[in-house]
Amino acid sequence: MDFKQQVITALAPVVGQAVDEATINKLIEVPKNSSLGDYAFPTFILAKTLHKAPQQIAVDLVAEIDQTPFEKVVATGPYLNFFLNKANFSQVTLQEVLTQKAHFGDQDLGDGANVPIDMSSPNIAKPISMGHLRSTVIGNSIAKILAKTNYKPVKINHLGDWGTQFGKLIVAYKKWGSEAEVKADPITNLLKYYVRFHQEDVANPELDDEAREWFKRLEDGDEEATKLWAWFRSESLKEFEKIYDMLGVTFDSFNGEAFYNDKMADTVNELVEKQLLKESQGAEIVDLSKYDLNPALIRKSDGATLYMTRDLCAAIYRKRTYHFAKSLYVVGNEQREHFQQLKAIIKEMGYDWADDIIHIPFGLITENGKKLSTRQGRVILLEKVLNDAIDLARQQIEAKNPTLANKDEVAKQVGVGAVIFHDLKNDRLDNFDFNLEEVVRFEGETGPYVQYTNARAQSILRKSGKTVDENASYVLEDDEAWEILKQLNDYPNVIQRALREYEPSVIAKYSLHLAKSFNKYYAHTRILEDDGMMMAKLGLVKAVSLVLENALSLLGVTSPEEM
RNA sequence: GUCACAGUGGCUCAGCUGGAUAGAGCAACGGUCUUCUAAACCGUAGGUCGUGAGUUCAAGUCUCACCUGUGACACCA
Repeated sequence: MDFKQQVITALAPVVGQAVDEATINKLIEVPKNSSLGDYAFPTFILAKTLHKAPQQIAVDLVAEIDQTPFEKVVATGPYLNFFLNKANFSQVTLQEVLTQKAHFGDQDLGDGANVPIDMSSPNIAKPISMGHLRSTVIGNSIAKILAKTNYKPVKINHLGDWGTQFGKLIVAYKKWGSEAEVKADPITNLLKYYVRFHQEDVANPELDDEAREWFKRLEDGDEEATKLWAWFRSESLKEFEKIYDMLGVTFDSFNGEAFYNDKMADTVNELVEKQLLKESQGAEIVDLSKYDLNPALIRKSDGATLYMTRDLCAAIYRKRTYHFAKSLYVVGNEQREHFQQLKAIIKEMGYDWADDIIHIPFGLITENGKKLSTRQGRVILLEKVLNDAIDLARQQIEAKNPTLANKDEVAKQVGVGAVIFHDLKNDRLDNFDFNLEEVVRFEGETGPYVQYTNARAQSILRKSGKTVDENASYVLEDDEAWEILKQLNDYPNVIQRALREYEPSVIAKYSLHLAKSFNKYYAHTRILEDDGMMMAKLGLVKAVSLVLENALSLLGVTSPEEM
């Protein structure tokens, strides 16, 4: 429920001549310190029209305002501080959460519209790295946030399954590889061939010519080349699936680069028809100088198409297939200009949906300050990180809760949860230097901290032996419960903001704050004690658990009931 | 060189549309488990918010300049 409206309604009659309701709404703020109330109204802007000092205005307004809906309204300096009626707020909020359960916070902002999300997109024959983790978990979380606000996300894994690297890979495989090796451990060995190719072609540049030749054969539909390509692709996908399983991520489409091969000509033709294609230095480009952008390369001087051509083709295909409201691309920040160009070309083509193309960039992961590079074999393998995290979680369980049932399953939930949460808790655009100890930390501001908080809440509910019934009396008025109640009530706003900014970290931070408030309450208040308020307290515990689980689920993190 | 993004306590980061004494977590030090899971809680210490101007009643937040770091700058994706 929106308690801010109470404040607006109270203020409107007394300041109505000077400012309208919309302005009041904008000016009202939430004080940083809760001793200053729940909402505050600064009086500065009234000073000019009323010709009085802000402090005096605050004092005068307090005298005039109808205080009945509130616990109290006081003037503190130039501010009017509103304290809400805790009993009412508590009752209304808890009842709402307990009634709506996992649907608390659901909102219809999308009207069921499709929103394709380009995410994850690993390259065939290369391992999934920490860099792909970012795109995968950010995209997955945004998809869940979209679904909660009644959009229909379409998760597209735009696989890197085409390109000159396949020429290199075929050459390397034929020279140094074996079928048995690839079958045994596809990614490791394919990567090994690829890295070796890049080592050897420094001294033997003719390798590059061979690679080009093989890629040409692949493009021309040569049987041997196609067979190898399809085999590399399917073996790689099997490996990818193992990791996606661990992360709990699924996709609606695996249409990658190769999927657009036979659709590219239409896109290029359309550019020609619309007279957007120009020749420059032997290549064909779209001039974007009026957007202050570099020209976009559509066709190389040898006639081959490029990344941009393919993305343009895919953008148009997605519009025709999904009739999307927005089309999202969860891709690293270093490709910012690429997407600016993409939008500009679509605009030039006369499509009114150009601005619905939205690049959701994220920061770089480095190791010891250096950019990771597959070519040089400098990668952080996601599978290894996940397994390390799970092992560590398993050790923690042995140390702290050795009698726990299904330890392996919980270790997986906690370990993987830690890795996902670590990636989502900070602003997307922040770069971070990879540090295993930091990623798999279980204390402080981490995923396991939130999971643990929920497990404690669950434990209390189990031990109470009572069913929390949504129609009981849920009046709690102490300060520590109050902090929790305000946060519970704020959850729908938090989801809105996360959606508006395409920012899962908003949810992650919220879950940390809520967990912290609850742990504080837990430490100081005996819940399973019949002091006449036990049902109300259990209602609070249940509500916290529901919202923590929901918030974690929006991040793609699971919530073990015990840990 | 041009453009973009960033610069907050030892480290990692919050700070939404400018608003009341700048908040957490790690690390350090000191407390709290015979009672609901101590993966927790409480306390102490630690900051000229890169630098300098400007706009405003009010600037970590907006504008400009400079410094530092990172990234992008057509035939890779």
